[in-house]
Amino acid sequence: MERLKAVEEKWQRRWREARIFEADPEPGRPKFMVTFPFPYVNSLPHLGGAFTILRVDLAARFKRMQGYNVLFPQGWHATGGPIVASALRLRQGDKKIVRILLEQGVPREELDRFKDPEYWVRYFTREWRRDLERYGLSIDWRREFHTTYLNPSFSRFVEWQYLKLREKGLVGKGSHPVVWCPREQKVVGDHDRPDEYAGISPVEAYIIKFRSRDGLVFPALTFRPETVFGVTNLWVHPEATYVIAEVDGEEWVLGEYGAREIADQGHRVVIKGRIKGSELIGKMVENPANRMSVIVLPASFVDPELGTGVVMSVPAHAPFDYVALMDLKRRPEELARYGVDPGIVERLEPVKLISVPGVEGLLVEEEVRKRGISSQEQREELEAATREVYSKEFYEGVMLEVTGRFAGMPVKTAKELVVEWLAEKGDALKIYTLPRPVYCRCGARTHVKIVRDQWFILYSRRDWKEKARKALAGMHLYPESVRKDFERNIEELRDWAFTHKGELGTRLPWDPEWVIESLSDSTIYMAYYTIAKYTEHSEDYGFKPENLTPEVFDYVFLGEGDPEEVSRRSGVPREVLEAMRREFEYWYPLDLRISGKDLIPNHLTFMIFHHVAIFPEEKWPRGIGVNGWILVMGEKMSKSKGNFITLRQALEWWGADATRWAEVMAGADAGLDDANFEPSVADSAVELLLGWIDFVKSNWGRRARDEERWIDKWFESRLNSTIKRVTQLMEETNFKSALVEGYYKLQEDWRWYLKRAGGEPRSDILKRFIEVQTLLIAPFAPHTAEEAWEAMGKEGFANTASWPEPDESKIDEAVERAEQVVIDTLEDAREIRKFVKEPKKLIVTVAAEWKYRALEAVARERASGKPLREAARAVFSVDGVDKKDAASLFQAIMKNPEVLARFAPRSLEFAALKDAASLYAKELDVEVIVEPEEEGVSPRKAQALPGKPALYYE
RNA sequence: GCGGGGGUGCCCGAGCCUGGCCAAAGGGGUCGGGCUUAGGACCCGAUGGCGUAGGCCUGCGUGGGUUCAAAUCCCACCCCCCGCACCA
Repeated sequence: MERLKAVEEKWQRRWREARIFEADPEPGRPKFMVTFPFPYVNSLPHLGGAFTILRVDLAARFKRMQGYNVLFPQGWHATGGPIVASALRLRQGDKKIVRILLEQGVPREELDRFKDPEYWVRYFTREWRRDLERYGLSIDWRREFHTTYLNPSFSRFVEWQYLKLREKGLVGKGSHPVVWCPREQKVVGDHDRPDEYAGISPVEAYIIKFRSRDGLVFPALTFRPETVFGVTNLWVHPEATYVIAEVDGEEWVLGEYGAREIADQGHRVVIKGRIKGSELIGKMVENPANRMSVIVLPASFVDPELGTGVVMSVPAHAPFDYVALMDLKRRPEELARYGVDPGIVERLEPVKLISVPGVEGLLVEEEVRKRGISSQEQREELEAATREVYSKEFYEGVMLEVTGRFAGMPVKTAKELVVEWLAEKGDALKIYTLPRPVYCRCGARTHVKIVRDQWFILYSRRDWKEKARKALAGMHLYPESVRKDFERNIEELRDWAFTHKGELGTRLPWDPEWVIESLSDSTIYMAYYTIAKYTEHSEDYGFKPENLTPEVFDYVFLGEGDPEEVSRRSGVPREVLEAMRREFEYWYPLDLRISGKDLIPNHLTFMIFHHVAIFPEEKWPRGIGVNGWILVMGEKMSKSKGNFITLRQALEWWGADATRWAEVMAGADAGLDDANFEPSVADSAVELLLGWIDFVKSNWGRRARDEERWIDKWFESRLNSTIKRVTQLMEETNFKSALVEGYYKLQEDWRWYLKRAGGEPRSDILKRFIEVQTLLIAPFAPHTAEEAWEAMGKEGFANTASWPEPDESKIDEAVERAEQVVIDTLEDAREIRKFVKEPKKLIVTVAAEWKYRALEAVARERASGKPLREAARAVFSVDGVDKKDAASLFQAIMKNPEVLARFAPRSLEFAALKDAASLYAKELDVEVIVEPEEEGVSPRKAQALPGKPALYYE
């Protein structure tokens, strides 16, 4: 292990010294630009990110060996909330953050500095770079940068992009619901909440106003306005305190929470007083849908801190209501306590207003019975029943007579119309609320607020989508099967709220109280890599970040304006302007972006949109590759499961090459499947890599055998066809398959070759094998490959050597098939041997010449698409064969149709088997005779088929 | 709910698009053998069941179907994972 690490350090140093990964424009030389989405730098890299970026490196190294001028740059993302949130939590003394930082290897005395978000950015960009370098990535580090106002040059670039979008009319203003913390006065994203509240977002709901005779409004919150026709009563919590508030000029009674929420959604709310729930019980209110008078009753399931705290009761269609009503009926004494005549409740019966095919009575009743629910305290069961009833009735239900004008409509349609109708009369309104309580990290209860004046990117514009589709159509996708996902994403992408407050990022140039949100500042930054060499080191080039005016970018990226003029006005030297323009022109478009599958619906789709908005068609991205996530030992990485591995740990345990190797073997093909990293694979990779270096050292230049043997042809064919297959797989970014073919299968072939050649390879083949094998693994285990390359006494680096070219003239499918017959026949011979006691001799009979002719005829028929039975009839029309022989061959083909794909020309099979006779003798410990059927002595010779010689032990 | 990915032998994992070379590659594990003072590493063999001649039976989530032939194609169902936005 230490030996491997020393090798890695040595070659990383030499690469650095030789600057082989620093790429500059070379007019006339084909280029290849490949990128990895910059990671968010709030923690150290782990195996997950390492996995995807490794695929980028593999593509880069492969293309470099193919002779391309390859640019692989890397930047860092700091935009957004998590870093700010963590720094804040640290300031508040949050133990968890302290623990996380210590786990990441932050020295205790340095902890205080992380109270400043800026320090997080500086610290983790440095640590990421350190890890990635040790990982052996072929990055041009001169183009490194990070985002946010902490990097004014990049901020200038982002501003330019948004000014452009605004010029083109692609941004606009609107309102948007967010989860809001009233104490901290800010939006509460997932990272601002304790974990158990992650992922809960605002949902649409409706308030239906039930009015009492004295004009008090009871705002019942519901997700199913269409059931208003079946309301038997309202529910309030008897113990809760409600507020009386003036809402948009009416007097409402509702929970305090609901009052806050409504106030934040554009309604004027003035709290006038408070009232206990119990005091509301017994009041009569009017159902706005049918003018019926209904009573307010107590229910313990009502949460006054959810929605409005007032619930309309539809026992026929809502399990909670049904069960609460039953509860009440059983306890008349409870009602008496509130001065309600139990007789009234006794008379309340569910009103059925929706019918579902296949359900006679009440679906609710069925569900409640099925789940054995008897009390409203069984929340969990009731919630499950509710989900079931809601979805069944929503998708299959039809409105009944009692719903008047809505009768006969599917529930799906009626829902909208009922709301519309009630809203017009002023009896209903739409609001947003949270389906479950959500607390902010600060401990405050959050609610939904509608943010006004929010800025949107107008992705819904048809003309924009059209261009995005066009760009997609011109792109290579790896794998191609994700194309339909992208098409759908482009189609369904809605306008995107792209600004925030109080987070890291770049300010919106024309409305600086807003900061551009993280996904939105990361859309075309790949273009920035092409010039980052200059802009990130502006002092070396005689300008300052503030010189990067929109005009400068217009010139560099769009070729607009006269360089002399732009230089004079901006203060950026003319030669620098022109150099940046040349870089961009040379490197762009982006050839390949490789990412995890999670970025398909957002970042990658945004990238397409923004490129087509800003750049001319010839600069639109050319390719996207995606891969799944990495699992460790079959499970998602997580600290609690104990299978969380940081890149740093992996490098410590296995070094770079073995870690890379194991990650590739985990499943680094293109696609959406997740890969499974097994530490044991990394363990054995260490040995395997050292083994290859040793093999090269002891075999390079070794003089073995010079004369030609049959098996040499086979191995040369295999070697060259392997190169061909691996090259194809590398092109498709199917790296695991490439490694399996290019290493494991090739090694297997080599072992067979040695066995067949009696341990003596032909000298020139040995040499070529060592070269090819080293080059084929060079992208995967670059350090190991260099070490081997050096051991061969080669000049330069393996990693800049030419990718091996297959010698087509040496690829001979027939030879490969013939040798396969040798391999399969040995298997068969072993199998049969088990059943023969003390055999002395094995007779291998190669089928008669006419059988080959017959099979060729059948194979031709099959190739033209005939079904097997018909094709096999071709045996009857072969010259000079009698009917009986033909018939038995026909039978044999029908029984073993696989021989059709297996047989080789007879002379080759014969030669191969003859050559293998000595091996067979050794392996089976018998004397071996290979004979042609025509002159055969074997009693079983008639069984011989092309591709399947007859075997007989005696 | 909508959309996507998946369910293969003790474990991991190829194959599935383009049906037969599939009892199903390759690892790992286990068992046996070689090497070795021993262990490790390495090499060879075995690893669904039955079978004294290459065969038969069972088998790739479940149940059907198409076909001379299905892990592969079609239909239905069950289960797991992921995305559905303001979040990197």
